[in-house]
Amino acid sequence: MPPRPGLSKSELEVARVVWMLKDANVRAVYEALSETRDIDFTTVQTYLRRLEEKGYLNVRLDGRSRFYSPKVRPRTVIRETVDDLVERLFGGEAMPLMKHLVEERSFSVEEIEQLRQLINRLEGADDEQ
Amino acid sequence: MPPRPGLSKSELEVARVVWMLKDANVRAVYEALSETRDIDFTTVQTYLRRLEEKGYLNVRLDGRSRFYSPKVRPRTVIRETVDDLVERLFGGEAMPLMKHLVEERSFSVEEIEQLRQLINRLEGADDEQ
DNA sequence: TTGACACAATTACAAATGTACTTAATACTC
DNA sequence: GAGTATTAAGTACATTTGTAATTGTGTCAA
Repeated sequence: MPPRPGLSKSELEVARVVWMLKDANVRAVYEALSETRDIDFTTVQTYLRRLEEKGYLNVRLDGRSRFYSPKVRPRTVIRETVDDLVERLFGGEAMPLMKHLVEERSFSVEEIEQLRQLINRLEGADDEQ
Repeated sequence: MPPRPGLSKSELEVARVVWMLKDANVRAVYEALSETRDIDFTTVQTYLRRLEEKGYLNVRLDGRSRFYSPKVRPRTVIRETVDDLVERLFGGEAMPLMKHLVEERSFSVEEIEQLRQLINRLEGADDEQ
C-alpha cells in the first residue's frame, strides 16, 4: 500500500505537468494546463497545494512565489496508479490490459517495431527463477 | 466523450464482478466481492443502484429480487477508462503505458511469448493508410 | 401466526473532489 | 505614493464517492 493518499484523476493531470516542468510556480503550471483545458488560476493553486499536502510535491520559496517540484518519482506514482487500475479493472492481471492496448489503440508500424524491441530486450534480462 | 457519467474506482470493481457473473442479484455480487474485500451487503446494493442510474447496468426483476446485467459492453467501459487514464497520465500517448507495463510488471516467459504473438498478429491486420 | 430472515427502498453522512471566490500582502508602474 | 497587477492564503461550496443504517415488506419454517 502506498504510504500516501492516492491521487484523483485531475490531480494526476496536474502532477504530470509538474513532472514535465521539473520545477515550476503556479503560473507556469497554470499556463501549461490552459493549453488544453479551461481552468482557473486559483484552481491550479488548490491542486498544487493538495498535491503538496498529500506528499507528492516539494515546495521551495523563491521570493514571494512558491516553486513546486516532484517529491515522489513519476515512475512510482505511475506504478501505483496503474497497479490500482489493473487490480480493479482486471483483477490484478496486467496481460489483459496489454492485450487491450495492443488491440484497441492502433499503433503505427514504427511503434509496433519499438514494442517488439522492448520485448526482445526483456527476454535477455529475464529474472525468472 | 462518453455519453454516461464516468465510474469511480470502486464502481469499476463492482461492474467487473457483474461482467463476470453475467447476470446476478445483489447477493451474488456481494458474495463475489466478499472474497477479496470487506464490504457490507447494503453497500453493494448502493453500488449496483448507482451503476444502473449511470446507465451501465440493466435490471430485471425476478420475483422480488433484481438481477443486474451489463448494459454497456465491458470492452467499451475498459476503453473509456483506459483512454482517460492515458490522457491524464501520459498526455494521450499509449506507448509509454505499454513501456511501463512491459518494464515494471515482470511477465513470465509464456506471457512474453503471448505478447509477441499478439504483436505479430497486429502486423498482419495493419490498417494504416 | 409468529418470528426470523431476506431483500428492496430510502435515507444518511463524512470525506474527497472539482471548482472557484475573497481577502491580504506585496511588487511594479506612473 | 496611488493605483494596478500578482501571488498567497484562506475560505466556500456543490457534487461525488465510500460506506452504511433504517425502515418497509414479503417469505418461509416451525
